[in-house]
Amino acid sequence: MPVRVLLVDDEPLVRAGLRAVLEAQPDIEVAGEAADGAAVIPLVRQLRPDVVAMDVRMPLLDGIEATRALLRTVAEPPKILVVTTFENDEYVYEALRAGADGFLLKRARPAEIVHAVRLIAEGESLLFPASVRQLAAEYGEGRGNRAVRAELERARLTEREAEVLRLMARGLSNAEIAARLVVGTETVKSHVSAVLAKLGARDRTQAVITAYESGFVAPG
Amino acid sequence: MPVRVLLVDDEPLVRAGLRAVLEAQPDIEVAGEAADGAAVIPLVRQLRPDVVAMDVRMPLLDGIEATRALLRTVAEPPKILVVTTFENDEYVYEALRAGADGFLLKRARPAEIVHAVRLIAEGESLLFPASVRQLAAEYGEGRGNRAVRAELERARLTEREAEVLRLMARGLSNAEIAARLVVGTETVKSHVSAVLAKLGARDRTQAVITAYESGFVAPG
DNA sequence: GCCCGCCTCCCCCGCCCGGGGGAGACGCTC
DNA sequence: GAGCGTCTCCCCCGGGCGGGGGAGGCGGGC
Repeated sequence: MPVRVLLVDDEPLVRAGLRAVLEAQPDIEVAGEAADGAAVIPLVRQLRPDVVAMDVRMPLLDGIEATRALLRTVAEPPKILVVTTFENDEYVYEALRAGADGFLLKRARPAEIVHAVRLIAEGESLLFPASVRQLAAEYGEGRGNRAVRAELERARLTEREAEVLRLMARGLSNAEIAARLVVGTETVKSHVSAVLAKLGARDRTQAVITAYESGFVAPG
Repeated sequence: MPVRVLLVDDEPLVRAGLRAVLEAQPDIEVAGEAADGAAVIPLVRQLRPDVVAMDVRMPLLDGIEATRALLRTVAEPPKILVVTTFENDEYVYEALRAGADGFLLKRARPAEIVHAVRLIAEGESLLFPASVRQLAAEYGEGRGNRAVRAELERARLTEREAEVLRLMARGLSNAEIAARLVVGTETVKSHVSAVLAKLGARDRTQAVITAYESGFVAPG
């Protein structure tokens, strides 16, 4: 029986690359893809993959939160392989603490990627290679610096913010959203600003685009 | 005869992704790969590709210098498609000034990537695609709410307006669209107003929503 | 020739939007 | 109790946005 892998990355190109590399192996199979951490849990329930190749930075729900959510809510969770671009990514250590089983750089050679997936699937831990060990030393146990924490909060929308984003994605103005939620327009502005900041969007249009591109809202 | 493409990117994963996407097309062929701009010139001489898909940021020789060197030293240079991660990358415009024929975001959908390579190969500039309607048809195929799409069809956007709507749906401001199309901001405002009127949208956000709902642009 | 659609650019103007602050109330955890 | 996060509301302020006009050039169709 082949190792079944779920790919989670917001860039279609990276997903295609991982798919190409992994499906070239007879003993590895790509079970599915997701463009954001928010889509992971239902997909895992549906597909029951052995391994989730999880990007760290994603627009709505990042790899850390998705990992936490997955391990918290799914009975027999898959192994989680964190895939990242940056060697010194502050996220990596957090993701591993959140329960990920290993991490992999995107610039790794195909053979390394394949090797990593096989090891993870077998239950081996790819934890704490040299660079990560260094990170662990730098950032110490619970005393994360402010920058890291701020970054961590960046991608996680609160319930209210998600609600506001949904209404933004239906074309409502701040005043209309305020009326709908029975709050003041200033309140809506606060939520909108928070959404823009967390999504890295410059204006509501870019936020709505992100909502569509991530699958947070679906057309039709 | 297929379009022959040379892939230049320092990340093997991205190369694998591009290869997977492009080789799925019968009329496109990957002639070779390079991991750095420094390797491009001899490879172009040896392989004679039609198109070079060139990353901007590379460790030894970046895409800008590689483009300049290519156009300076090779007799009949291939078309150069700049591939980048960041939308607002200043390097992109520098690369275009250096003589690149177009640029493409890594987060682009496979259909867009394929389309871009074909257009570039045909000698079209990707900054000014000639038939936006064709794009709309391609992306709208089988997708989207039929009623909304019919409305969009009835609206009969001009080519320029469709182009502007496409850029709006990528999150660009009026000033950015003006820069991209090399026209004045007042001109863009005219087009945007026309688009809003024809789509019955109150603001650009609603217009972008209509674009998604109609399949004029598609997520993922 | 004339009209019309398209693309281009210009004016003025109102206003919503988004950034920068701050602050109080509530609930939760430690 | 102290601290934190969330939700709520407030201030000021600049700038982008969109409406409503107009206008010139250019091509095609009548």
